[in-house]
Amino acid sequence: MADRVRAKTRKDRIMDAALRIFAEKSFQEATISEISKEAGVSEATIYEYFGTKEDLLFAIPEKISNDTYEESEAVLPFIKDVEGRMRAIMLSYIQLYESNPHYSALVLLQLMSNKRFRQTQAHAAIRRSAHSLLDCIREGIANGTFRPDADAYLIRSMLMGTIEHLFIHWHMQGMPRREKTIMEMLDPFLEIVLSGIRAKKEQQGLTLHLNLEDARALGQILQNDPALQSKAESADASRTIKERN
Amino acid sequence: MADRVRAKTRKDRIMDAALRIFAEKSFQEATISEISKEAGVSEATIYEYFGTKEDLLFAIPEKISNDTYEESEAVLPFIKDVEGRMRAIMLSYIQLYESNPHYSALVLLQLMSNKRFRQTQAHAAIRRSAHSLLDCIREGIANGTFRPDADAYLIRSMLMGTIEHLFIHWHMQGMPRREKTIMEMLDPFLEIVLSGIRAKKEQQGLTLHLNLEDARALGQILQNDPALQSKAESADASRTIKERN
Amino acid sequence: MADRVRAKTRKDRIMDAALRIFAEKSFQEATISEISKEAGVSEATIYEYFGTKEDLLFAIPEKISNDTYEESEAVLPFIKDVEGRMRAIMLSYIQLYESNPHYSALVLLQLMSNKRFRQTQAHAAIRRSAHSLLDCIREGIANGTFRPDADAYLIRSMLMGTIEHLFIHWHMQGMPRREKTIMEMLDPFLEIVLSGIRAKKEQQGLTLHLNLEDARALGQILQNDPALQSKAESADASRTIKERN
Amino acid sequence: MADRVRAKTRKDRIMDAALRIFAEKSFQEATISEISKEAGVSEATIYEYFGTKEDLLFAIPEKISNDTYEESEAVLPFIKDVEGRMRAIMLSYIQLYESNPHYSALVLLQLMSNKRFRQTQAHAAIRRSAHSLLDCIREGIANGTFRPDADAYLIRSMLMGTIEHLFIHWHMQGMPRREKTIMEMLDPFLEIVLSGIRAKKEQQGLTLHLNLEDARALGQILQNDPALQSKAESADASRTIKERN
DNA sequence: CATGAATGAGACTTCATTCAT
DNA sequence: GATGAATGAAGTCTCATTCAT
Repeated sequence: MADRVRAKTRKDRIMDAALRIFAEKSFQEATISEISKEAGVSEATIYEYFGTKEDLLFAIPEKISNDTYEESEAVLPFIKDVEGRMRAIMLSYIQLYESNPHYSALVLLQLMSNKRFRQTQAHAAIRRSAHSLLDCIREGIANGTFRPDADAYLIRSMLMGTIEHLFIHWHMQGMPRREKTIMEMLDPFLEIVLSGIRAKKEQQGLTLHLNLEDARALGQILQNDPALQSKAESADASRTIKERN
Repeated sequence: MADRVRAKTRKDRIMDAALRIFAEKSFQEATISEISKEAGVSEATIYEYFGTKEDLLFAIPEKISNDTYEESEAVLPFIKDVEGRMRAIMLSYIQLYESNPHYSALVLLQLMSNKRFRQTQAHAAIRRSAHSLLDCIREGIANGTFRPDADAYLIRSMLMGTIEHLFIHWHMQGMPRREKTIMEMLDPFLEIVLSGIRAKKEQQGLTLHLNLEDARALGQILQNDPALQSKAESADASRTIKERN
Repeated sequence: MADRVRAKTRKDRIMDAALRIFAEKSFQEATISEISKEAGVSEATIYEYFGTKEDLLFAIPEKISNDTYEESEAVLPFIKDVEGRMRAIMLSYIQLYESNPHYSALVLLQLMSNKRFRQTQAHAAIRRSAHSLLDCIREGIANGTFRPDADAYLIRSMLMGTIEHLFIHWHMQGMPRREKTIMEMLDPFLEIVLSGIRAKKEQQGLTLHLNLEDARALGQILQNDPALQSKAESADASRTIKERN
Repeated sequence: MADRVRAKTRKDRIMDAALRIFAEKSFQEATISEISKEAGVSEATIYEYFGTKEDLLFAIPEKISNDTYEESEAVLPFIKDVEGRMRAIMLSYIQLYESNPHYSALVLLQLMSNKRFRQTQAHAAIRRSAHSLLDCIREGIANGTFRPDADAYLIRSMLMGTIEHLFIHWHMQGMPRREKTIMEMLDPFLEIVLSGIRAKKEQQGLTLHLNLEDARALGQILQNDPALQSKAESADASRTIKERN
């Protein structure tokens, strides 16, 4: 048992060191020698655990995605409304990246554009998660949450591309501390996207689009109709607002 | 002069070959030997023109961005409305990437995450272009086109991140022919984003979001106001009344 | 005792595995790891029994030659006639190689040309056996069985070299099943060699090889000289009269 | 031209050094570093000329066999009698090995038992030469020079195996100076083999195989039969005897 | 200007061997 | 006695880069 633990420790030490160095210098510029020093083992020991430098590279997201994606996906079935599910996916995605900057740097800056990584189990997990998102969007379109002419693929690209871009920029600028974390941007961001694709209408209320004069008129009306007001108050497209409290 | 021409030809042949090979295999996996063969020159000749393999890498976007970004930015001052200017920037961006897939592969998959590239003139040009976009958005916020609480940085990230993501995916899947080109996605995409950030008002009217009972009530009102009706017909997307308050 | 037995079993399993693998891949290309797997023991265990990979290599013929050569040499003193003794040596030699192809592959293809092996006890046994053969031949020359001008060393080289060559070829061709086994070639082979070196005489008649004048002379002699007759009886194959002079 | 010559020199220097070191230490124990020092070039230069350490190994016999075998085989068609042709083949074989001991050590002690070498052009040349020998023997059997029951394959194995054995032993003993060179052993050796397989009889001079009474009878016949005489005159079993003068 | 030829520097990887348990 | 785990030591090979012509 002690042995097992020590072995695990060793393997983990190697992967930790590798993650740090790969993320900081890039896979190609990192050397096994450097990693072995950082991990406090000999180079040969690294090859005891990983057949190849590339195997070591891929083992890192393999492990992390196993630990993470699966777990986060377990929650999804319990969230019934589509937007909530989408938000949950985005949230776990951001959480993962934010809590492990080395990992997100590695994945976003290096692995995403590595063809061999795309044939990896780890990437399959990422794809699975991306697919969930697509499914949510499609479901939303199908059940009338979203406009029928919405392009699910485009929307998913907006969701993921924006987050990825935010992380990439953050990394490329040396991960500065910002007024707003990316996590804090999630709801404003989602609000923009979702409000742009929601079906306007009866099912979930009526969506109107009026000019100023109309608005003024409407203002008066609402003013005078208390019944309407209270409803409007609780009406809430973006459950995100609620969650913020 | 003939010499100059020949020299230019040679240099260009080298850069063309390098672009192709860097894009297909990645900078690190490409070799000078391979590029020299592809370009039809000797390896030593490459070093006549470029001091270093990396110099050659950076010379490619340097040249292309000089040819492109500047030119596209020349038009901007003549477009007065902010959204139009934003659209123009996005458009030239997509045009560049779509018309030169090797270049977009190189920039998006490799250079974007290269720290040294970020200190390059070429990257400065890209940044300049990204800054124009940010400026447009800020101007839009300032002049009331966009909501005052809009996060310009987030919006720019949405605009660029989404497009980048679309291109990256397209590349990673081997650039398949799709029903919709990315260019064709631009307007639907912009519509979602812009409608999500526009200030509420006459031009694009007021958007309400209510539940059924509210809608019924509203229906009555509208019923009686013919002026309102026609406006409502052209109405569009997705802002809750609440949020506007 | 049980321990001893188990130990012996283990050691033998290792040597068996090593023999197989050394023979199939060559000493240098075989790895201790592979042998340990084949033998069903750990690598470290191999070092319990053999100090070195090379020690393991040399231990194999050591053991086999101890078991074999000695035994086969035990019979020799009981065979009085030289040719029979030679045949017995060749026979046991072929028998050993044929019954243990891995061993013959190892010895012939690898050990024979290994300088350090030549300082081994195992090689000493082989040399002893080769020496017996040389002794037989010399004895044959001394006792008139073979021609006095025969070159014992050359003859031994013929005997061993031919057999070795046959085995080497057989191995290099993947040990195909042949119409004639090497064992079945032994007698035809010996017949050629022996008939080439026997002192001339009766058993297989007189073989003469003469030019014209010699032939004529011979005619006369034979006709008239009964004394010659007895000589001719022991005569053998294939020597020109000229050469004899 | 000067360039070419220098290049050739360099390549040859590498091959010479490699031959020496491979022969002395064995392929596996030799290192590229050592060869590069011996050749006076850098390690990288070796890889300019040879893709692989093994390529370098195989290039050596490739070159030598191209220079040699072909040339020696050119003579064969001009030698009409079978035994003469066989002798010529053996002779060139011994000559090659004797004049280039490093080469014979390499081929006999290492390459002969190297499976990959057997798929080489160089080995094809060796096989071709071995095949010539087999063809000669078969022709000799077919045309009555040799006994019809002779086993051509066995005989070739005797011829080659013996010579190889002599060379191997010579090498393994450190190439001592001997009273007789292997070349000097050729004719005695051939005489034993050939006399053992020649068809017994008139056609090629007179080889007789008789028992006593027959011999006596023969005397009478020869004496009296002039017709036989002329045949005998042109006869010449072993042209080797003639060549010796 | 162009290049053939050469190489320094180092990376990855392999394996026989050791040792604590 | 047996072994899992660790590693020292080396070797092959690759490539960007230089330089003389």
